[in-house]
Amino acid sequence: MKDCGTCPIQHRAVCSYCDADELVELDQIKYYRSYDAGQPVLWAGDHMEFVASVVEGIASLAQAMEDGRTQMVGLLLPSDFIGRPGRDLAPYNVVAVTNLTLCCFRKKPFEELMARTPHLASRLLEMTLDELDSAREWMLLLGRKTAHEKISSLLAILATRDAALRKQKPADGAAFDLPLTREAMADYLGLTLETVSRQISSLKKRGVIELKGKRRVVVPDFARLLGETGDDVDGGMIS
Amino acid sequence: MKDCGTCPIQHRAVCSYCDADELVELDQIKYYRSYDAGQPVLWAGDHMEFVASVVEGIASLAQAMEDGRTQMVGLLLPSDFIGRPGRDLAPYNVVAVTNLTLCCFRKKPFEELMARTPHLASRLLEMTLDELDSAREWMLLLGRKTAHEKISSLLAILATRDAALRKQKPADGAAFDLPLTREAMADYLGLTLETVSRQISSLKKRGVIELKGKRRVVVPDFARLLGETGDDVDGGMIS
DNA sequence: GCGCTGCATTGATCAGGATCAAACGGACAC
DNA sequence: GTGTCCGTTTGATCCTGATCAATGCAGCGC
Repeated sequence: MKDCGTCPIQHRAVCSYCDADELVELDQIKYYRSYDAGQPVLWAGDHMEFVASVVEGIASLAQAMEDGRTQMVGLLLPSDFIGRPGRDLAPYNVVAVTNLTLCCFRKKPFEELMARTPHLASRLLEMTLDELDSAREWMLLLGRKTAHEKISSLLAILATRDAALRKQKPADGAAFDLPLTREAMADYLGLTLETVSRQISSLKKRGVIELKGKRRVVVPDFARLLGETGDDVDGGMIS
Repeated sequence: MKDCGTCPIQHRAVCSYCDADELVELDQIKYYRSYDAGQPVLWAGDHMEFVASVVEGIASLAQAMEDGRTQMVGLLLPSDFIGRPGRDLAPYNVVAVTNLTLCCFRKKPFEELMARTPHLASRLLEMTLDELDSAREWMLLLGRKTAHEKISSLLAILATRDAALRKQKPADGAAFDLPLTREAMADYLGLTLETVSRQISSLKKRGVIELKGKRRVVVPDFARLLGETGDDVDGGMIS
């Protein structure tokens, strides 16, 4: 994998396979955008004039029903990609969960570049397939896991992704910040915020996690946390 | 869209944008396979030596937990695509729900063809994005809808797809066959088969649907069925 | 200090679906 | 015919998580 110079994080997301020339082109059509926590990035139905990758912070994709029920359908951490070449309208609400910086590429030139760059296109396909896999993992969680297992799964996911950002494996005793409010976790998991709060309290009481303040989580024994998720614990990553 | 001659249905799925030359190449690497209802096509973790499109019948993708809980994560109707270029191992169990005929393409040559055929690659990306969208729609269903809304949504989806196979819009009074057992519907919806059965009985009692035998469904008023789904009824398709 | 606001926790109660159990009905073999 | 098998329906009961409600707690402006 190449180091992409002035734009390391987001270029890793979209062009880890592309050549120097394409990097230069990408550099020419990119621009940065920042959002405050809670600020909407896109509403469902908006015209999307850019695709983007997350540089810093967290964004969520969510679907809402008319009566206010909402379900988060995507959680975008640094290096994740927003947008869909070939589509014009945003299919979901995109909201900045924390302060957020995006590296945006104007859609038209990006698509043109993609059409000329097989590696970029196949990288996009690969990323989309990864997203599809994680969506399907998520479906198992929503459809079949108990509240208990849902919370444990979410904590395990966050701990893993947090460690991955530092290029580490999740380790016993590792600490990370909960980037989501109880309500956002509830929307992620298909629960109410009260249930989320209760389950977190229960995990704390049973010593599976420790809380430093309300947001910092310490996982003394990562394998034990995994044991609470209901997942196949030794299940190797399937590529 | 081209008519693909000897192989109309499945070619429409994978190569509606490709040229005659590519059609010929696809023809050379294809072969058919049939499965009986209930028969497994692939187990999670199997090596996949082919990609395929569904010619006739229905297949399901499902994830299973160790204790037997299972969640369907994909329902493949004629013209849907199975397999992922670039991946070696099947990520889910694939099972023939009804008698099933696949048109298979050996994976290696298919991938080589794809690498040389931008249109084929971008068509694949488009199809994958569609799948991602429907997975996310499904997540809303699993996370936030009531049993009642879930059943109605499933019936609406099946009615719509059934009509689409005949190139029609779902019409009032249209009838279609329920291709799934109560248990398969339960796995689709994240419910138990008893709840599925009760909800169907309730819809029947209230006159939203009629049952001819156990499998044939008549929808006298399609808009009324849609009204039971909890979905934004006038919500246009977002592309 | 005060009150206000936004998130989180905790409690009491309720209800939607799960679970356990029995019975039904059609297809099929004999 | 009888019996069995499988998918389905229906009933009775239980329990998980939703709902309604009160309280806690930290940050912040005044």
